[in-house]
Amino acid sequence: MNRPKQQHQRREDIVQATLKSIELYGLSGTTIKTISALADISVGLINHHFGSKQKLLESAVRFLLEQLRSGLLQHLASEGDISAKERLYRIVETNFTSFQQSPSASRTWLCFWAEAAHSPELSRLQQINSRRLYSNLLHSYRALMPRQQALMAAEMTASMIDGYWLRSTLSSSPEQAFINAEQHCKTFIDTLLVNAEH
Amino acid sequence: MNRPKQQHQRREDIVQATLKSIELYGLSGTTIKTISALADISVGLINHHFGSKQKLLESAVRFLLEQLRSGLLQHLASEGDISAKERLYRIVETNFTSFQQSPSASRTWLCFWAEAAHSPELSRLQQINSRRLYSNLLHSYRALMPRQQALMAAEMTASMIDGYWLRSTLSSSPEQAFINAEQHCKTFIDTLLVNAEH
Amino acid sequence: MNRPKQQHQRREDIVQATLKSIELYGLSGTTIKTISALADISVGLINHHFGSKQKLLESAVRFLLEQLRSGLLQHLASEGDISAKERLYRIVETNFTSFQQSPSASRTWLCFWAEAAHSPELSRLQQINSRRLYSNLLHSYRALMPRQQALMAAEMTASMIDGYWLRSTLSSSPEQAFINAEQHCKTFIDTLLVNAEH
Amino acid sequence: MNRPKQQHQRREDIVQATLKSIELYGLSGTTIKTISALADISVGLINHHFGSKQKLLESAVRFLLEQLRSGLLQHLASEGDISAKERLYRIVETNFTSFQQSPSASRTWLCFWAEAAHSPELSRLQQINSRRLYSNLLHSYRALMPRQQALMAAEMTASMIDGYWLRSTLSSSPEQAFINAEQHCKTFIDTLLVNAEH
DNA sequence: TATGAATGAGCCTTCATTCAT
DNA sequence: TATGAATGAAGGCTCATTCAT
Repeated sequence: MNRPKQQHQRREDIVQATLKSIELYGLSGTTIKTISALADISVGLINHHFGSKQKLLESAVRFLLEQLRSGLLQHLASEGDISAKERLYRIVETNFTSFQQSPSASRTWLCFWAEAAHSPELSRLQQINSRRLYSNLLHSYRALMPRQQALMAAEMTASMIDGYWLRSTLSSSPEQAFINAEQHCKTFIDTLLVNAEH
Repeated sequence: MNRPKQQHQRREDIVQATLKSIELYGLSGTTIKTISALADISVGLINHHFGSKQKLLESAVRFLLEQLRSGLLQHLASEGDISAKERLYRIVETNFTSFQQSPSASRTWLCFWAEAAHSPELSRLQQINSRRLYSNLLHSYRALMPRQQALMAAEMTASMIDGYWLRSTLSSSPEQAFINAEQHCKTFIDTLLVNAEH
Repeated sequence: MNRPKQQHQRREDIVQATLKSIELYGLSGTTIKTISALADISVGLINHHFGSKQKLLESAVRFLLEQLRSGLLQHLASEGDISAKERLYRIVETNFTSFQQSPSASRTWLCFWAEAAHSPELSRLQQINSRRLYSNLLHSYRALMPRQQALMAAEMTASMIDGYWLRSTLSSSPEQAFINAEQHCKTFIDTLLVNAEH
Repeated sequence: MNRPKQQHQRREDIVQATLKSIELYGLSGTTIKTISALADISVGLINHHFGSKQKLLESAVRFLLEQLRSGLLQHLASEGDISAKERLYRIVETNFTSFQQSPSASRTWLCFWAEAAHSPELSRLQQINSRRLYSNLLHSYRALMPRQQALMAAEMTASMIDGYWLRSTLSSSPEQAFINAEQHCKTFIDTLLVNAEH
């Protein structure tokens, strides 16, 4: 039963199993046992690789964060030059499509943010995530409107994205909700840009 | 020594202690013991009144929901006739002021929504909350714009409120964020109404 | 299966079971389970009463210490006036007879002293025990010889008692060894007193 | 990079690391990992060399025993002919100086003796140690007094040495205590010899 | 009604040992 | 010879729940 693997691959397997477990059983229902069962490894190996459950959870959040970040980069870089408006659309798309690909992953996010209030490290990671969305939006809006207006536009858009994300996640049919959300957020951006031209 | 209390009062004490415990220790850090300590009663009595921890948590959510609902009613009824726009403002205010008064209460909400995904009863309660905000908004918008436009306005506004709530809750200075959020949501409503007049 | 007892009695039962377990399985072989099995109670109850295994062990040492102390007091008080020499004999007797009554209890002491090096609380308790023997001896010697001589006599006697105790405990037939030890320590005291008279 | 070492040297490195670990963390705090870290080798290699942790511990005790034995031999042989009294002094010195050089090593002994009660092999080794001290003392006393007297003298001296060792080890300033102990034991020997001359 | 002692399943973690490399 | 990934039983401890008082 001894099946050595590449250390890096093992760690990622465990992180994936962790996310899957949270998706299936919730954070409070996720135990070392549920994770090890999903990853098909022994319970001891998890601590061997991550030290503690808490550390593993933090690694899992970092993994999600990194996925979102690299997803946006890839999406933006897919074509050469794109307009600022196009860029805003891409940001919206990335935030929703990455969840469409794995709808229940958003439940995992939600669990983590709920825990963030009582975990400094999770809180820190959440702040990074929150600020990244804001600054990405702000950067694009700056090319299209005065500074003062752009600041508010970025904030509003970030909130609308997060709000649609939250409501979609909690809705009874998340997948349909995400598609709708993406469309509405783009419409909102249109409105802001049209108003800016006046 | 032990003055018998109204059963109803006892139950509310326990619910309040539950909310306080989640605020202080998080949902995962909240146990029957932390609750009984905060409520200053024995652990046995809690089960006697609520049957199980799960039932108690559901009661706590219902309590929060009811608070929000009655808060809005009171706020709307405080003056006689108010315009539809004024009504929209009041809805926004109610959503944020209740959290400004107790910023950490919003963390309790967040914990509940995270659990909602894996608890039918919590999920049901969350749906009620989500729909109530939406239908309240829709009702007011219907007086100010065509149906199709109102549907989207209500959805967007609900999302923006929830998004600002989420981001404010998770921010490092929630209190300031809530004040800012309220202002921005009102500005957004203004925008929608101005556009509707065209 | 719910058998409430007097809280104090329960605590003493658990302490007794702890001592029995260390006697049977050694300190490293003593687990919450071995203790709970010997006390015929559930594992949870131990933490309920003592908080942690470490706290329980400290209570067990305190119990042994108290037994030794009260044993000496009782032994000294059994007759009215006794001579200083008789007093010294009684101290020796108490130290060995308490172990003859329960020969394996001395193994428990040994385990605790070995742990004392890495536990401040155990170390503190050991110091109390060590000093008590010394000062009891010193008090009696002072009545029989000059101060300077008495200091050394007390130290030597304490060491001889502890040394015989250690060697007897580790010997293959501890019970016989303890009887022999008691006799030799008394002889040693005689020697000191005879020399003092010159 | 890895210069192969003499197998024997490797084994001794591991034993030394074991003793160091017990000194630092206690017997219960000593794991294969703490040992391998101190010896700077892998955990697998330890089992490869010693078969099991228990075997390693026994090797460590044998190592200490051998050190003590050869220490005495060397000390006795340092000069040509010495008197029986001088020989007794040397035995005392050897027992205390080895611990003065490394006071915490005595804690390791103590840990081993505590475990001896529940391990036949450790018990056997302890008996060897105990008897060696006794027979060494007896051999010297026999040259100075009648057999019956010598038997008791050897036993008392052995107990006093062990007693002082135990009390010194457990004292708050072991180093000073060991020096004092050595002096007192020599004084005790003087007393016995003076009394023997009458 | 009210208490908290008592239960025991289940949690995270540790650790000696094994074994593929 | 040497490594450390992998195992899994066992450890201490937590906690919702029950129940004698």
